[in-house]
Amino acid sequence: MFEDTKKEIAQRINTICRELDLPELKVQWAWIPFAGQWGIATSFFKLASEDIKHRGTKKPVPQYADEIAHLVADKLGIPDGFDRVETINGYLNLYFQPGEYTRKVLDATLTAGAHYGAGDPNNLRVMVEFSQPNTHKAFHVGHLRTLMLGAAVSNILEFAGWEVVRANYIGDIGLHVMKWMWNYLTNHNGEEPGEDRIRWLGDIYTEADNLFHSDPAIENAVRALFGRWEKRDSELVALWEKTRHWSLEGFDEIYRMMGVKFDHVFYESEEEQSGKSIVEDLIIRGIARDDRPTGGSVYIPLDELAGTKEKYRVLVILRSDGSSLYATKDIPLTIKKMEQFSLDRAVWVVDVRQALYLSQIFKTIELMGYPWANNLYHLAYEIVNLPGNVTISSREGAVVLLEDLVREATRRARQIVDEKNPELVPEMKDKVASAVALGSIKYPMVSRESGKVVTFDWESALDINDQTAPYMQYACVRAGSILRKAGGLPSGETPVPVDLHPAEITLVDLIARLPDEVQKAATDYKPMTIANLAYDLAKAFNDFYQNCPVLQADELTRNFRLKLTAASRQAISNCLFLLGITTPEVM
RNA sequence: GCCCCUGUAGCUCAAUGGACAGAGCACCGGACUUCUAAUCCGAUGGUUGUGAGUUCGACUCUCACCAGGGGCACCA
Repeated sequence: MFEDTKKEIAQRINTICRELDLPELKVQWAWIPFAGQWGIATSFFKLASEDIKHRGTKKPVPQYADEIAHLVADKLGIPDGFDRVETINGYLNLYFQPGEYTRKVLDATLTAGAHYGAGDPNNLRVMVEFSQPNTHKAFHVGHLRTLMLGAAVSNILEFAGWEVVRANYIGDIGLHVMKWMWNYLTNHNGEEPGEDRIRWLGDIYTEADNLFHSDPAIENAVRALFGRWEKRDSELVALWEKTRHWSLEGFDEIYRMMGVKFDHVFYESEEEQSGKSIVEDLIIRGIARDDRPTGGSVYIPLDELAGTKEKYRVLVILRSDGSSLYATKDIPLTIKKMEQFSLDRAVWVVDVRQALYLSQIFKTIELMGYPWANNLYHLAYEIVNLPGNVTISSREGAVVLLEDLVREATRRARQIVDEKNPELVPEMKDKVASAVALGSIKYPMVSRESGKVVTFDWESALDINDQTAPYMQYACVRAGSILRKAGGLPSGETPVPVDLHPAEITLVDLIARLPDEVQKAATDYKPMTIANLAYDLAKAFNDFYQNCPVLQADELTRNFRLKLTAASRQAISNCLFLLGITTPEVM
């Protein structure tokens, strides 16, 4: 908000600098950090420091910066829409006219509604690839972070103005699938999944993996099965199709439960063929080395080609027996994504342990000469551990299934709803419990720096107090309750009272920040920015709720506060929406 | 050995290179005859891992070191 104003004043400041024979200043606007004040600020330290160097004078920078600030302020006067201008410690602070500023912020919010904070379309298309589960395995809390982070980043980019393609890449083939199918044929033949299909599939996998490592004969049997697969043994392919389908149905249920949708789904099994032909191409072009004649693999000596040392290492793109690897498929898939979808950018929301691997893929793309190689970005996140730094592993079976977590969280949330709001009808109670449970599960995934490990424990996952999604949902519910009782918003112009409560001032300030924060979150791929704002808004609203009666206030105050209440709820729920969290009507 | 990430209050975490480093939990003390107390208010709590450097200014950037985690040719 106020981009035009900022730009205009920045230009005027530059004109003034030129008149004063000072260097050009690249004006960086910041919000005035003092509580209870609205305005924009910039400092003159950089300018002062440059000019001192340029003139060779000896003067303390802070003092000179302050002098310049004064000179500029004198010439600038008080621009339209501002109340006063002050200079202090090298800063130039411009304070908005409270009434006009408040009206502008509230009108912008209420007019745009669910769209408030959104940026203009930038005519650029980005694909966000996330989730990437393997079929025939459990879907556990470790998979939650990429899911919620990817969903949130997608929402934010879209809101910021990008055209977003949400993509999933499902690992429906590979050694893990062969292990599973071997175990099924050997120990579970003919069995069908019951209600709990993901658990059932996961259990068979864990068992298969244990057997695989316990006996070389079993390992050989699994490899033999892989051989049959490579020859497209029709019986095996039929089993694969059937069991794969079970997994995919289970995933669909989970995505529906979590409220996540994809625009496009890639399957690993569909990328094998193009992968093998690109390997041949890379060999011919001298990028890949073919050691198969001497019993080796096909690989790309990345460090050698890039002129680096122990940085990109070596990327194997085809096994010595000619079978494909993850990289075999990822290279053509990347090209397909960028070209078929006409992408301007592609983002991989993938666990940090694959950082080297993805940098190898990106480097390979660059070496292949694709001009868009710089537009590939790995959004790396740290994993979700169990207490005591225990890594969640579907091989070892030390997992907490996502379904179990959601079920338990919903059960507990339902208990609290019963206690807090016993008169609600049961369906409504279920609805509230679901929104609260999902919110409290999702929020920790998007509210911290992606580079930090999340430790999962039941207690904190199901804790719904304070800095959590329910806190913010509750603020929305309280706001909704006031608006319901008021029977709607006042129509037409609403004058802004002269004396505003500090809580009101803070609220308006925070609401006004949403558009900027959306852009920042999109640029940095950081949903945390929005999570922080949502929390600050909810906190400010609860403060307002406590201190500023709405319904009982005199008419002028009441009308203004009703609008402020509506705008607050809108801003919070827009933030929550971006994070993939829904807002219930009651709690 | 090489590379990456993390290190901020007792714990979990914030802080576009800028004005006094902020929240929550925990602990202590308060507030429901009021628009929903899933809330609010108050108090306590810091040599931002260590040492240098860059800068007018460093939690933020650079380098070294310490501690923890991760990665490094036929897994995904």
